[in-house]
Amino acid sequence: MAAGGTGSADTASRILDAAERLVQVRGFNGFSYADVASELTITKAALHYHFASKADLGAALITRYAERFSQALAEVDAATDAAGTVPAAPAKLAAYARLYVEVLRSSRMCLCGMLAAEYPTLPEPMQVAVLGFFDDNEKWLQGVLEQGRTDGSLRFAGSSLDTARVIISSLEGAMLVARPYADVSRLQAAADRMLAGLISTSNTV
Amino acid sequence: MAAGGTGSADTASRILDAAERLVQVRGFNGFSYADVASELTITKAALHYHFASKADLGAALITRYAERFSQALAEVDAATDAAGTVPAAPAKLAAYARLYVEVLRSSRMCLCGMLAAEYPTLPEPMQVAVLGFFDDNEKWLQGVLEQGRTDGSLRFAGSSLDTARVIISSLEGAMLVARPYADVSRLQAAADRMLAGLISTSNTV
DNA sequence: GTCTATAGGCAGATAGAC
DNA sequence: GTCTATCTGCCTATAGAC
Repeated sequence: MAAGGTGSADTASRILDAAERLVQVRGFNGFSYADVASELTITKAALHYHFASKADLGAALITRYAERFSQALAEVDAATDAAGTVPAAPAKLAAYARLYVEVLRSSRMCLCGMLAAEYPTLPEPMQVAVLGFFDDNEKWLQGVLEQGRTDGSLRFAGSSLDTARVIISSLEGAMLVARPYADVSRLQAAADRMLAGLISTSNTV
Repeated sequence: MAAGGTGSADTASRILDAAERLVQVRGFNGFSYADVASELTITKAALHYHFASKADLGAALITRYAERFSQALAEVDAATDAAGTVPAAPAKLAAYARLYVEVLRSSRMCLCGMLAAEYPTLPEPMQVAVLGFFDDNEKWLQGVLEQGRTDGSLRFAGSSLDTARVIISSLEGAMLVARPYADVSRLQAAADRMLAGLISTSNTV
């Protein structure tokens, strides 16, 4: 658990990296400890030393993913504000959509989008963590939407909560369907339309 | 394979019913022959008589689902036209969205939405069939969109193809995210917004 | 921390009786 | 068509040596 300092990433992190990729590509029910072990050229027993059960590994996966996503959103806030981008809200939404596009570019599904599909089969701690991820996204988007509505850069009907949910689900859905076609442009097109529908200047067709 | 005529649905159909539900709830990698067998109180061996391999069962599942969906769309066309609904296109889109809502009401994911998540792990014949399902939906929606654009009842930017894809992916995504929350209204809200954004009268915010 | 070895169970699938 | 019995292989997980 402690930082090794030997130069190479510690084993726990490398396990999480490999498992994360496997879950995003094949799903939680579509990979095994043996898959991770063979990828890292260690044994299954070593894996169990770091993560006693698959449920533990899965929960750790979501925790790390959610933390990183949260950091990415904080960086979007910081970068947009530092650049003095005016208006800020549309730029933030565009950056948000870019996060999804980047994930799909590596032929992966969003980790929590994948786990949402498998939700009824997941151990309860994982279920809780998945909902937490979506709740965090929703909250951040709500803030951006309120900001944009206030400064007039965004225009949308209904509540910022409902709008935030539509943004999340339309991006998750576009990833879900685009991936089998190995066609990132399908997601890109959906993201562009979503943004166009929210930005004030292009709101009137 | 032939119709029994004994009064009860034939075994193959009952197997497909149970397996379909299991895939929609738990995913193709989240259920086993044993699950289906115990649900129908028959043995795994009997299952293998009707569907030699799990891949065969999976392919049959998609074929039947796609056929039924296709029939449902034909019925939407027929019912809307028979009712003399004017304009027809918005009514057809609303009926299309209703199909998704009804699936989620039974706590299920769209069969092909679920399989899209598991896509890389599926046997190739199943992969082909999943894409076929989405292609069919796309084609039908494109027709409705063209109809609506022609008679002025629908208004949308860009191609009917891109718009059809956005409709599919936003509904699939809304299902995906709404199900873990056990909240059909999340899908309903997404569907309502999607429709509102396409219908001419409400297009100007 | 990583290994070998193994437990105990369930997966998909087959053989052959009825 | 459905059964019992069984095969083979993989799964998650643990015990104990190094």
